[in-house]
Amino acid sequence: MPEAIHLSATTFQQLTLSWFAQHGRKHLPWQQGKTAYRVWVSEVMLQQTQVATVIPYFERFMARFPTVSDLASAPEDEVLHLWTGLGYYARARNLHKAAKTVVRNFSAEMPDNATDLESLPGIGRSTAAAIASSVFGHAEAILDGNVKRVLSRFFALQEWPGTTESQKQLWHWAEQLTPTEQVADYNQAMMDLGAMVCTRSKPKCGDCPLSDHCLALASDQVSLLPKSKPKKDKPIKHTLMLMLQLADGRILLEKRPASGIWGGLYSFKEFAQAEALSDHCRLHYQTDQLDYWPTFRHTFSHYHLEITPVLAKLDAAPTELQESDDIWFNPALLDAGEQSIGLAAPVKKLLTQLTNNL
DNA sequence: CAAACGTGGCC
DNA sequence: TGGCCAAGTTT
Repeated sequence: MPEAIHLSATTFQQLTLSWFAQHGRKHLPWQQGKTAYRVWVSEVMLQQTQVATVIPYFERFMARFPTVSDLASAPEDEVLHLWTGLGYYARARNLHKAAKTVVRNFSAEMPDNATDLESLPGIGRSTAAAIASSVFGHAEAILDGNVKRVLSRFFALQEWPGTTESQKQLWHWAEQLTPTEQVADYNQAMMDLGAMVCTRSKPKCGDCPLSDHCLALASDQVSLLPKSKPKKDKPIKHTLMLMLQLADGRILLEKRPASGIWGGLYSFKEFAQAEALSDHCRLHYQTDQLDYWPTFRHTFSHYHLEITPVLAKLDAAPTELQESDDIWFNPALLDAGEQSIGLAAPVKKLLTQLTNNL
């Protein structure tokens, strides 16, 4: 603990734990009937994703895959189906892969320590610590976005928390402050403080148990910290999506490669140029009847994608032309669970519009 | 180590 | 409206 703050780690912990006892969140879905599996699934879903968004996904996921064995034996497409709309689909693929590893290498029992947990794909240092402390009571420090924000303000960190140097400093502070007793409550308390009091905008310093010792507050820098990420212009990419539709309404979709954007999800065939798309349709489907829909923008964390959908209606199904990873998907059965596949958000949106047009 | 990896909510 | 960013990990 730095001398400057005039507060022992013990006092920091007591203030935080007392606040948690009165104000902390104790009724989130994954806090009920707590098991390593449930906490693991929730932690992965919560990576870079807000609590309110996760809750319905968590409920559906646990209803379909109640145990790690259920998850391990499921087809990957079904796992991605329940992840559709949540984003960062590598999380779902890694969760599935890790479940298979748990069944095979850990006798279908979730590992009970941070080291073994971190050996699984999709579980990094903070997630491993969160599970080990929350479920098994181990004294492991966590460092998620909430804790980073609390510590950045408490110690008035003067650089963006994302730098390697900052990460190192923040982990050090987190370790120094983490108690050996009541770690589960302490870690939850730190996350709750970040989520409920030490929020990004309009923090409620009047409600904060640490306000008397907060360096950002003392130096009137609360609204300036944590320092924001250096901004970069997002490049704009373009793509044409071919919505090939049979007379019965079914649409041609192809499975995307496991790596890269929307990995493992189903999507339309894509073309960079309109000419390539029309050539393809003439050659393979003997049609020139292309209906260009308005271009719209889909924004990722790192670039903009301008999508131009093109509808081509076929009279006869050229079933012999399908590739092995192609399927004819009935958009009318989108949520019927008839075909459980993962769909990227804009693809699902377009399929919905196609249904409404029928 | 910096960049890749999604989506929706917020102001 | 558009930029920022949220319970991070992987490469």
